[in-house]
Amino acid sequence: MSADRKNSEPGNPLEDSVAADQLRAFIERIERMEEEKAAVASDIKEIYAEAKGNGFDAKVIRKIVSLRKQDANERKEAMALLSLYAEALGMSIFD
Amino acid sequence: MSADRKNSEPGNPLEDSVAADQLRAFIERIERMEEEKAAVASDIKEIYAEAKGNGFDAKVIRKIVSLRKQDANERKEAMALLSLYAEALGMSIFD
Amino acid sequence: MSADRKNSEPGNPLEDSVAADQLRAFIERIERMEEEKAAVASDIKEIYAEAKGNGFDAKVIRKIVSLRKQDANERKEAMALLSLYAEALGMSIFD
Amino acid sequence: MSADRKNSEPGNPLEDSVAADQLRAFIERIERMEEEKAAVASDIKEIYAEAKGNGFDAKVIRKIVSLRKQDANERKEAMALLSLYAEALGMSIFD
DNA sequence: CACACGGCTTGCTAGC
DNA sequence: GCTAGCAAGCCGTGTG
Repeated sequence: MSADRKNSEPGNPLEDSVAADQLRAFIERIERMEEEKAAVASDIKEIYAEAKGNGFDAKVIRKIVSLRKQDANERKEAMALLSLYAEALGMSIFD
Repeated sequence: MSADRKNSEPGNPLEDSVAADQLRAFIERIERMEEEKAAVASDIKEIYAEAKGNGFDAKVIRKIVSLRKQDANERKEAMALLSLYAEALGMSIFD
Repeated sequence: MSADRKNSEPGNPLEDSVAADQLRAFIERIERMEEEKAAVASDIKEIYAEAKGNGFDAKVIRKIVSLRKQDANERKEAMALLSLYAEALGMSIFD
Repeated sequence: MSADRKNSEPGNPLEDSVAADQLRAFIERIERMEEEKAAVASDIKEIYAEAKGNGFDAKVIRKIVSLRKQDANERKEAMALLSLYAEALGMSIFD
């Protein structure tokens, strides 16, 4: 088979129509998925809007979601490390 | 009905458990959608990887997709406007 | 006076060379400032690199800087609000 | 000298006050530079505002600046490569 | 005046 | 290890 297409002819990766068709196919698949992604993103926005319409603060919800997303262990490690540095500074990252 | 929850008691939007349940529901819905979104994003990455495995340059495909994403009309308008400015400058945005 | 240039001739904001010169001047000023900004950004990167070379973890320093940047009061407020929500959920943002 | 501080005592990069002072110094230097950066960014915004006040469209100026920012050579290379792909597709990235 | 939108900035991840 | 691309959060703006 054509092996590494890029090396068959320097600077001419698309010498045959097969490659062109293939490329087109890739692009179309990608574009379809990106539409899906955009749709989902839009759904998420709607949920935030709905929450807001029910008296919740979108910013806070966002924060909660983001906190929950972080792996608990990682977060603890990070915190521990930060504390070390902070203590060392006699600092008061937190006041 | 409870109208604007935020105004019923300043700084206490969660005085009843109903609100808590509602909030929890919102968060769960969001988290579900975000999982979906991540899944789709991951699929897209796979397609790029596959394309690369077929000898295509992911960066270029990315560029093509992005160019195609811009609505043609919008792009033309923008171009027309830009040209006006550029000409006026005797400029050479493009050299 | 020239009032709102945009309305004097629809779609032709650059009918005279004065405007062109003005535009060019704006662009050059912006570009000069952006160079400065890039230079400063680069300096910052260097400092992080230097810190790293002295055994510090750039990520942690970044975090500290960012924490310190937030106004202390604001941070406390945010925390208080978050706690409210979290408690209301009987949640466990932190486990 | 202390070589790689991180390895001298696992998880304790700040065992001595020297390190703490050093860290503090790094942080202060960074914070000073970030102030500068913010100042410059603010200046840039002002210029855009001024341009707008003179009848120019900030969005367009932004676009021009951004176009000019791309190194001409890079842009040409990218274009050449893109054209290759585009032609191969009988495509019209640009219609 | 609130809300939605877009741009900017930042932090993260993956690829070279 | 570094840079570039990606995603998230923040903020200012335009609009109803």
